[in-house]
Amino acid sequence: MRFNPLTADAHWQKVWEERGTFRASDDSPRRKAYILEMFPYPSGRIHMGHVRNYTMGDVLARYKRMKGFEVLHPMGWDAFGMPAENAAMEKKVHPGAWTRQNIATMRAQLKRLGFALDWSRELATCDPAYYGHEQALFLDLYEAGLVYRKDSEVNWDPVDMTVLANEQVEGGRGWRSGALVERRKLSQWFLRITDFAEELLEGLGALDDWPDKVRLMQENWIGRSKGLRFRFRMAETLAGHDSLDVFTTRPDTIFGASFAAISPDHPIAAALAEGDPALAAFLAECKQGAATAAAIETAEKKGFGTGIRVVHPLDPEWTLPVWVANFVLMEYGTGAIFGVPGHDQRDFEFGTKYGLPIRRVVASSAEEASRPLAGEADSGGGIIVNSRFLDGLSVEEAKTQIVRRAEADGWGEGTTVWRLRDWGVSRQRYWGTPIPIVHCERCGPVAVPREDLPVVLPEDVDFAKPGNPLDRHPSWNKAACPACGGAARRETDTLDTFVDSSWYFIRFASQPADRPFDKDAAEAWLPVDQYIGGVEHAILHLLYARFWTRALHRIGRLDIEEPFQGLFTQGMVTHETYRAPDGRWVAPDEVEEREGRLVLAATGETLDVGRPQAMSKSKRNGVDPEPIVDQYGADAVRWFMLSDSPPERDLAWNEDGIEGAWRFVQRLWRLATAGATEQGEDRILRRKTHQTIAAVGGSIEALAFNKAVASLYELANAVEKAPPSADRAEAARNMLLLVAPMIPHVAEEAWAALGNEGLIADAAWPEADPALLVEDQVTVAIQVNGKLRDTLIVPKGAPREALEEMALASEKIVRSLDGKVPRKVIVVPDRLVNLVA
RNA sequence: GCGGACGUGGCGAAACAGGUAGACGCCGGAGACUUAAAAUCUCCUGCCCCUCGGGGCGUGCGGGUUCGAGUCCCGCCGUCCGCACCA
Repeated sequence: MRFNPLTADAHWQKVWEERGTFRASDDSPRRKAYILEMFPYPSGRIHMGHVRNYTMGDVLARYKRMKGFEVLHPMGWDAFGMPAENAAMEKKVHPGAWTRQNIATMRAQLKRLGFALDWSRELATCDPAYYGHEQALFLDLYEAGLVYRKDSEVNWDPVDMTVLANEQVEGGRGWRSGALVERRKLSQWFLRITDFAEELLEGLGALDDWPDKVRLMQENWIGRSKGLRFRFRMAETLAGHDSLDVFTTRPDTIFGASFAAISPDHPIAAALAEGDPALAAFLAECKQGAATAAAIETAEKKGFGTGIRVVHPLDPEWTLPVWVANFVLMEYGTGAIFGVPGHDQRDFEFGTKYGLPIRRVVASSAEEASRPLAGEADSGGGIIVNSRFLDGLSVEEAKTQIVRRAEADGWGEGTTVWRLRDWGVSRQRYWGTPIPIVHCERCGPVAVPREDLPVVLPEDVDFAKPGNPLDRHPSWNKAACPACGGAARRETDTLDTFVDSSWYFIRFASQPADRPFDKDAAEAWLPVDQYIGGVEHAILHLLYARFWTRALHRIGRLDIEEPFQGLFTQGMVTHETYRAPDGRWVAPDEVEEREGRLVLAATGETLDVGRPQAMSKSKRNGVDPEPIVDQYGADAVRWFMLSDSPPERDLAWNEDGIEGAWRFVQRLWRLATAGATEQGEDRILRRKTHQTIAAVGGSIEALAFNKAVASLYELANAVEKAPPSADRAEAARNMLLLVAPMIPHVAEEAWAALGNEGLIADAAWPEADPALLVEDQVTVAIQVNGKLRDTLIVPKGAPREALEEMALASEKIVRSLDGKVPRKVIVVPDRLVNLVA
């Protein structure tokens, strides 16, 4: 009899749901485990990446339950965002209706896969019952001074009349409208993440269960630089400025300075431009074009000599010219630098172009000291030369000396600057959490009173015109000032959707109706023990969530500093790509094999097969999981997702693989349900069983699912070969328990068929007998001069002398030695004997 | 440019602490069962040579350490990822 997933899947899913098997209890006495996968954006249908992600989390959640943990494994929807608005514009559906429809579809698809989720805690960020609490938390941070408003430059699409993220600007044009993007100043809300730069950086050190790669990426993103901040005195006072602040990480090269440069956005540049049309034109030129990576890479270094000069801090007779340079960023450091062309490649290019002196002040040897620099800057280490009192010091010593001198003389101080910027959270969008602020002409920005939360999005909005519908809504954007009662304007910007995902894991742990979460209840579950998701969130989401948690900690709302104890970033699901002769992409379901070649089924054209790449709409290489699940059942799909590829690496989807997984599910069913009541002993199989119990448990805990799968195949092969015995029946029974977290439907079905009471989901994970984990016989390799010549099967723990003796007695070894007498014998007990002749 | 990861059969991979390289799966081959097919089962399957007992080569390339290197060290080559004028 075959295992029929069509009936079994539905049956067991219903049983689990009716019994509330996977509902997490807040007041269970058992040890708690919080397993979480990154919640999905409800884009329409689940894709293979979701299936892989949620299967991994599910294995862990089910395994932990069997190990006796009270497991929280929830699911929800990251439901705000632009695609819903794009759908509204294109398909004339309301973003809310579109989103809720997608959620319904995807929820059903997830349930079809039999994930052990606590659906009673499901949430959607677009629900006022969620975002209302988010507004309250935003106001908590606002009152604590962690939220502020400032003018900032944004990418503005003049056709769609909206702000674009950097990722939405392609070649200087808006991705939807194709219009040239402008840089525009808008007043926006910011969260003070830079206040937390130090602790976010230091905190990484304790996250041992995070991938090094992600920690490093965050470290680079936060970007700490230690250096000297100092003031140049200006040779003459200008528009109220009598000094120029600069920052450098190379104060040791201070005697190599040949110019100072300021950002085009620097206030001094603006002041100078008022009386200088040529400079004003230069500044305008710099403002053009969005700050895309590609544009920056190719951008030429350009400068404008202002004619003003600053005095070198260590020599009042020495003055340097001040330039405005397009490569100096106002947002980093002080927006001004001093240029050392000899030891900084960027300054070298600038200095060469504008004929500024290039001085050597660092050399790797005494004779190099007098050699001029040519071709490129020398940014390496060495000893300081041509630098008066610094001569002969190492770079590090010189840095310390100059900082000390600057602080003693009062013209500068050692300081740290960060690459990290404050988090701008204003979005000129409808489908997001309304920012709970009212702007009053008399009182300024005023927080919406708590009793008036949530500030609910209006349903009657119009997407026929570009721009933010909240802005032009006839009534919603008008409000009475909470402070003075006068007429005021409601804030029409909404929050960045990354705010929504910065605390959803807290809300999963505790969801009272009247506040965002209960402190004690949330702390009982948090931090998340294992978080699983794509590496594409390595920086933004994971950094924002860390920040938000620390902010709540700082204001006393939550005694948790790091939200995610363990992090795992899984690889993508990929598929081969197919291209027709005319270059268009062909989807996998249009491909057929004929005479050993892949052709387009409809036309017979031979296809060009490309290497597996991430499934994407543009390359048409996606495979929809739903028909696959309908054909093979949830377990085969789950098993395939766990097999072969290590979870952190990409997994290439292919038809043969799912066929193989299907075969295993059927084979397991046969092995487990046949011959359950045999008599007799099989000590070798019993040993194998216990070794597998240990191996599979260890592999699951290490998230090495591919190794767990391999161990189970070995056991299945051993069971298949073994003659009937009580140990064989016991092996089959244990095999079911071991596969239960991975392929739970067939495990339940077989468990019930064997007459067991209760669910296998509720069964205890088997215990491996330590005595059975060690072999009593071992295979010892016999080498001659390091080359394998024979193997011996000997009792474990055989003495060295005996091994040597047996090795020398071997016929093959005698032949290999060819009469030579070993001059050295290396014996590694239980492993090998190496005869050196 | 800066930072990082990874290179093992036809393919996905394994090898825990330097000790039998290729477990396990996929593809492929041979056979059994069957009127036949599907399904299932058994065996083979790194490359080359071979007198069929075996021999040689082999973990990107070149060196080194060691009785012994996929694993450690030095130098290359290649692929992928992140950041990108960060002073």
